[in-house]
Amino acid sequence: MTTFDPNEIPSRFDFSQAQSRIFEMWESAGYFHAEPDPTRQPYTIVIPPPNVTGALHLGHALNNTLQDTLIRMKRMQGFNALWMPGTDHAGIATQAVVERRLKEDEGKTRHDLGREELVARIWKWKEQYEARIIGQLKQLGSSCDWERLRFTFDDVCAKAVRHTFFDLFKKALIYRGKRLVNWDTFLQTTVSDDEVFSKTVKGQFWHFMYPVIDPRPGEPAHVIVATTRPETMLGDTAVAVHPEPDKAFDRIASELREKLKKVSDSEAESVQVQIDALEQRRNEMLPKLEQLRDMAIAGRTLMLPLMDREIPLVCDSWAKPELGAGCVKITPAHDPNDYEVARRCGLPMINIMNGDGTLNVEAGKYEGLTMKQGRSKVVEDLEALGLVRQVEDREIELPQSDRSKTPIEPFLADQWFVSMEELSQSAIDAVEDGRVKFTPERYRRGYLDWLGEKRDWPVSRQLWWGHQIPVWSIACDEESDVDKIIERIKSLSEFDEQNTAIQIEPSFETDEEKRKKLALPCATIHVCVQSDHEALESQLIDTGLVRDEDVLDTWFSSALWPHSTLGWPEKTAELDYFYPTSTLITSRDIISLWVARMVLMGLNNCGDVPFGQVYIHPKIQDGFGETMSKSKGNGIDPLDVIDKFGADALRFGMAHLCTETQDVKLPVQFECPNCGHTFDQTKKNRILPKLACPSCKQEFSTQWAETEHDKRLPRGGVISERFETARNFVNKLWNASRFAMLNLEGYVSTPISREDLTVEDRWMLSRLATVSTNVTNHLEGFKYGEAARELYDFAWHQFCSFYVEMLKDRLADDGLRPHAQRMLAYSLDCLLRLLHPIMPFITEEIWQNLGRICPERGLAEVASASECLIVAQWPDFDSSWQDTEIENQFSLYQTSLGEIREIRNSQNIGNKSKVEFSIKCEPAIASALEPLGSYFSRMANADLVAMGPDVQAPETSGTRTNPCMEIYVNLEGLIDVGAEVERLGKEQANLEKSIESKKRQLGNEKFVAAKPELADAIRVGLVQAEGQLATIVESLDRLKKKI
RNA sequence: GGGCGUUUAGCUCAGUUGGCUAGAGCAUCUCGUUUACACCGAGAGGGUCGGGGGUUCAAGUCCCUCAACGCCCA
Repeated sequence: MTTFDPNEIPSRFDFSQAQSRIFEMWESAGYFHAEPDPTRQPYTIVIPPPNVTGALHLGHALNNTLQDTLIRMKRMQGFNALWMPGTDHAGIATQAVVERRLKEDEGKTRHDLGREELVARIWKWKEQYEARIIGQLKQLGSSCDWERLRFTFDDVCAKAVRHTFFDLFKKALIYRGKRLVNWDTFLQTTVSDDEVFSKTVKGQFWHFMYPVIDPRPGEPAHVIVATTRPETMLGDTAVAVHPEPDKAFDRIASELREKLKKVSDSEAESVQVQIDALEQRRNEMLPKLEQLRDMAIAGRTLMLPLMDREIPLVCDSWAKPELGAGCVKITPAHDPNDYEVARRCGLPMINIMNGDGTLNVEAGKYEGLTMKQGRSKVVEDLEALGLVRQVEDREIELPQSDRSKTPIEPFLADQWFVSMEELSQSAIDAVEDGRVKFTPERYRRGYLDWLGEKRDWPVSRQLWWGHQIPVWSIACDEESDVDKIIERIKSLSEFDEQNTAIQIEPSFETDEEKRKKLALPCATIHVCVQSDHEALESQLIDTGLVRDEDVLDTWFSSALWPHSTLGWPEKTAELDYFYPTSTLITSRDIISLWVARMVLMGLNNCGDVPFGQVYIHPKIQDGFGETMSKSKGNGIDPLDVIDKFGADALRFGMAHLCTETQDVKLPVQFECPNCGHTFDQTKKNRILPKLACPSCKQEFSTQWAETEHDKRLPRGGVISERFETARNFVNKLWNASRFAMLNLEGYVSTPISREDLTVEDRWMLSRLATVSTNVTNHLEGFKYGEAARELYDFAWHQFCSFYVEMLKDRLADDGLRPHAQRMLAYSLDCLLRLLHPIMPFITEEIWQNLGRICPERGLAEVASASECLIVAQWPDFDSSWQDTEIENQFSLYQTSLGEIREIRNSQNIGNKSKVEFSIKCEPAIASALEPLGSYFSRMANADLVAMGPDVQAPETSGTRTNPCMEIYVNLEGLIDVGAEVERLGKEQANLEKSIESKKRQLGNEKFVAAKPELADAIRVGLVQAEGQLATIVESLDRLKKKI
């Protein structure tokens, strides 16, 4: 574009063509890139790496808008700003998606493909989605340093993971043990507690009888146990009874009585019923339970039916006297609570399940059946033996895997754990002593509570997609083998103390005899090898060691993100300069999973916290308060919003809704692709494959379309009208700038001295100074919503509606024009800079255009404007520009203008009819209004004919009063008396109400004594209000005479 | 069951340490095409601030309690 003609600027901002062009310009100029530079202060943000599992949703759009806004402001403030981008390999989620697709498209499982091939396929998936995600981020305008793009599974991150694992292993903060895990039988892997959700399903509660071996006289022949999972009885190793059933009953009874005191009458009845039932139960069952307890102490055993295994009767408080039969079967390897009982009572743990969810050899004749088949067979066989006493229908909480949506089986497995005692404490300290601060502060608590539990972190995942655990192991049958094997390892030619660590894991089975019977090893030797020692790895393999097949939990690599991305463990210049980073911006659901772990890993690896500030932003929900998701059909694709409204509107909308709340509701609409009509999404229509537009009646398809017919229909988008406001704002800004450029012909830059400024100029500069201070503070305090609101109000209702309007008169006057042009260019320049972090594209586009017409801008000093807005200086006004006197003076004008307009409207006076008005006020007010008097003409088509203390009301007038003045619009020949009487009547009532309340306050001695200065202000207000009232009454009298 | 949060105009939300006649955007109604913008301009109507109690001269704001909803953890 060599010539630039403002007349060719379209009246709408064509964002679709501008966005990519501008982004490319920024990127190729290198503005996103940051290099360590000791002469400048760094400001660093690391992106919460999006999963490569799928495309970005609106939550990501919010998250990244906030990061970009902050980093752009910091860049403009002169910081050496680095926003580190990247993506997360999301082990289980990504592998699950690819496996599911493999099954659907080719009918194959991962075992058909093999590890290498599956991983290769996932890499392909990753490439595809990573590209898509990065494309989305760029369309959003994200000013990340794209040259530094990282991936949690790339070589740099892999090295960091390996170093961390080695370090923790060496410090014995990583260990292997058998633990009960959440087993996903479909994916055949452990899933963490966080990946399990529970679902209520209909099930049964079976009551079984286990025969007592050699009962003494008077003792029962059977013990009754109840279960919802009959097949687990094959793995039972005990039956437990409460050690003190009487006390347990007492405790529950007293709890219920306490509750009865507190609850409302409606609930009291049901509580009383519970108390009665408990009492009755106590009477019936206590003797039996005490007898069983005594039997347990005496060492009585039971015969486990079907397996013919002798199992003990034990005492443990997990048995609840108030529930079921009062006894509970103990299956340590398949139930978390039973597992704890077994640990307390030293019971054996029998695992009856294979990884694929079928029963194993421990299940005897049931081996090979699935758990479900096992259940029916077990029930059938027990019925045949007459050992089923009762079956109840019952609602059951069934844990489900979030990844495969199949039921979870608790399962005893070998797992690597990170010991959390020390690490947690370090992360707790960092927050408690303020090295890491949360905004909003309330999120501190959840973080501290979670870390305070210090639960060891299971990090093994039975997956193929992820960082494989760098441990080679070998089992030793005999005690004597252990030393021999360790000797052999240490004598390997590649062995070196620095880069090798050894742990010895004793057998889980402590009973020597039993251990031998089950052919379990006496101990297992684990060797962890530091990275870049492949030769040693092969020697270990040659020595008979085998590498652990499992990979690490994804969060293990994400926990290193703030330092691994900067090159750790290498001592890079980047790490030295940019670490610790400044701010982390994320959402609350990963505070424990991710934020806490980054803090403790950062402290462990780098000796310093990873960031000083954590900002937790709201979550976006649909109009019904439900979380958005593709599976519900209420998810909005940010690209749909960008296509329809533009990236700036999306960003402004996001910033605008970002308040201190936890959740934000965003009602969702469908957009008809045939006619563009939008209509609300409902819980009913959001799950349909096709919809008929209520406006044009034509059909369109949705994300659920499956049949050929439906798929042929045009696809309707899912959007939210909430972005319209932001889009309109973009347009307003565009047109204000367009107006400016249409009127800047002949612009000459010269410094402007303070003496030359008019009242409205000084008002605008005062506003600019105030707004820029406020916006800076808002953004630095993560108050995005307030920043957006303040900018919106300023740009629209102050800059456009007043300043630009007033400049029109001056621009039309040849004498005043050059000064007005300079002020227009300068104030627009500042506004653009303030808006840039939130709306980067449109502001940059205007900046570029403005630069063509007025390349040099300024106030006292004129200088060439920065080539690109992205690197322009952030507005930093001297506080001397903030002028309350001028702002008060200006608001006198705004108030009186509003009142004149109101009279015009209420009197139905057309725009074209000029009116005359006068103002009765003190001389000081008059002289304040004087310089702005001429603008009433342009802004309200009203001429000020008289002003001062002696002004008299015209014979027929519209009257308005405010504390500073009385305004009379001459309505000779125009008046609608009825309307004016009605309006004044209302005003009179308001004033009377206000006067009454002020009098009441002033009549209150305590108040006047407590707050004298406030009372004074009210006294002044009272006098003013009384004056206003008198004027209104007078006007009313005059008008009533006319009727 | 524990924790966190929400409840203010038809809808979505602001409302700082208690001091207003409770605000904004959208929607509604009236008027309007004065050469930046109808994705616009001027104006209007609309709220006993979820219910109940308390503290205070004064409560949307502080305390207690009840209710509904949402999220997290068990």
